[in-house]
Amino acid sequence: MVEATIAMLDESGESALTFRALAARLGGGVGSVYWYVSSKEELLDKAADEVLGHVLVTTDGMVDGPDPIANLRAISVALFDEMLRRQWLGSYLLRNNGLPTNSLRLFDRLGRQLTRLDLAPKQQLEGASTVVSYVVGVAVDLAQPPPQDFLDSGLEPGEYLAMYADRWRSYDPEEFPFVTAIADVFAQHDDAEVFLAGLDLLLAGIRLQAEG
Amino acid sequence: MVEATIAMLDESGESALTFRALAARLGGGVGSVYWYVSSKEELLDKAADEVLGHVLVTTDGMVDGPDPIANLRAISVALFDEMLRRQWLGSYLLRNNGLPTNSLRLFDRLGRQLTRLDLAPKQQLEGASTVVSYVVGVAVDLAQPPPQDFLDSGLEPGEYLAMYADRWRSYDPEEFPFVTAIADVFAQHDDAEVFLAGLDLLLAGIRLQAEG
DNA sequence: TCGAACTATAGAACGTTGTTCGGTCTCGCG
DNA sequence: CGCGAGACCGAACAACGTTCTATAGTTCGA
Repeated sequence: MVEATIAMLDESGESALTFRALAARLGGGVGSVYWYVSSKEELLDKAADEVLGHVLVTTDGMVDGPDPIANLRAISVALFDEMLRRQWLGSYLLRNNGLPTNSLRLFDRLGRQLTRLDLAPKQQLEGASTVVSYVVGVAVDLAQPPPQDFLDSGLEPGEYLAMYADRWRSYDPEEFPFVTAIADVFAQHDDAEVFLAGLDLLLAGIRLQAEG
Repeated sequence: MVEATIAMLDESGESALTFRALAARLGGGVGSVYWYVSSKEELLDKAADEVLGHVLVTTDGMVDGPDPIANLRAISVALFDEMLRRQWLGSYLLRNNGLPTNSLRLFDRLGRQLTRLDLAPKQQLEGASTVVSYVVGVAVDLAQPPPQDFLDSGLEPGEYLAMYADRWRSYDPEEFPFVTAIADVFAQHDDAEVFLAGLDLLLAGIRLQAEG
């Protein structure tokens, strides 16, 4: 059942996961689903935990590299990639609590790298929290459904981005000096690349703190 | 009407804003609301734009300080504070598009500070995007409704945090070395403080990039 | 072998939500 | 006075999560 849940979420997004649709897919009735889970929240719990288990497996070999920050980066990227693949994960992780599930296991794995640096415990907590917040925040942002006018336009993503950049460029430079100035690089930007750049900024800050 | 919408959102959260409740508050019928807005999305658009207008006003004097990064920090904090005050703002900003609204104005104001540093345009875009993602990401995270067992427990926030930390401490140190190790500082952490620490890490990375 | 207890399932029904639709009221102007 | 457009209203609709009741299959001790 968790399997079918994940499949539906992957295929059609979070909004497509209804108890009725899930029951239909499983060839059963709505009530039957409630025999196994007590609410939709619990269903998402199980689905998310399952998926985070995959991340734990793929990041298993990333913890012993010589540079803790490089490891931290690799694990973060793996989590980020999984969240892009499963666009529904982010919104779940946001409302996540912190029970001894795979989510906490992953947090521990990230934070453990920071213990290998010359950082006070408080700085370790702040660093780990910040990295997670950033990764999840960006992933949730990118997981937003594409705007309606993109779907209507029928354009390729690249074309749409160019059109979007044109709009930015057309604004009043007095009112939007920054937006108009970076419209060109915006037209060619890649979301994943921007994420990596930001992550590296953050990690540079942490490294600086550890070395200072 | 936008006024009433914001008031309801502030008072009782996003879930309490229903067309029926809004109509009742305004002393009208459900259908009347649809005369002024065409969907709930548009209602949130207007409410968010209004609130972001306030942020623009309060950050108006933060753009001319000598240190661009300090300005960037001040503006970010102002946005963050407003998002904590209006817990519904974050989830909206996530699905935000980027029309020439106050949201884009604020983005421009943040990015403009980066143009004063020795950064390539691409780096400016990445820096501004990253800061915004981080601020919004953390704010959305903190705006999550408190877990059910906290409400049930009837504990003070501080007591609940301590209980939570105890739970972390009680986990197996072999399996959760990081979580168990930082349980103590976790018990005394302050979310807003952690946010500021992370923001400073990020800004340190940007400053390093500008000076390198 | 029987029947009660329990597991598992199914789908009707409830309450709430955003949204639509047809109707009603109220002006201001010819 | 008449009447058309603007403003407004609430019943009705579809979809959702959830609860409820009914029912088939299974287990198990007397």
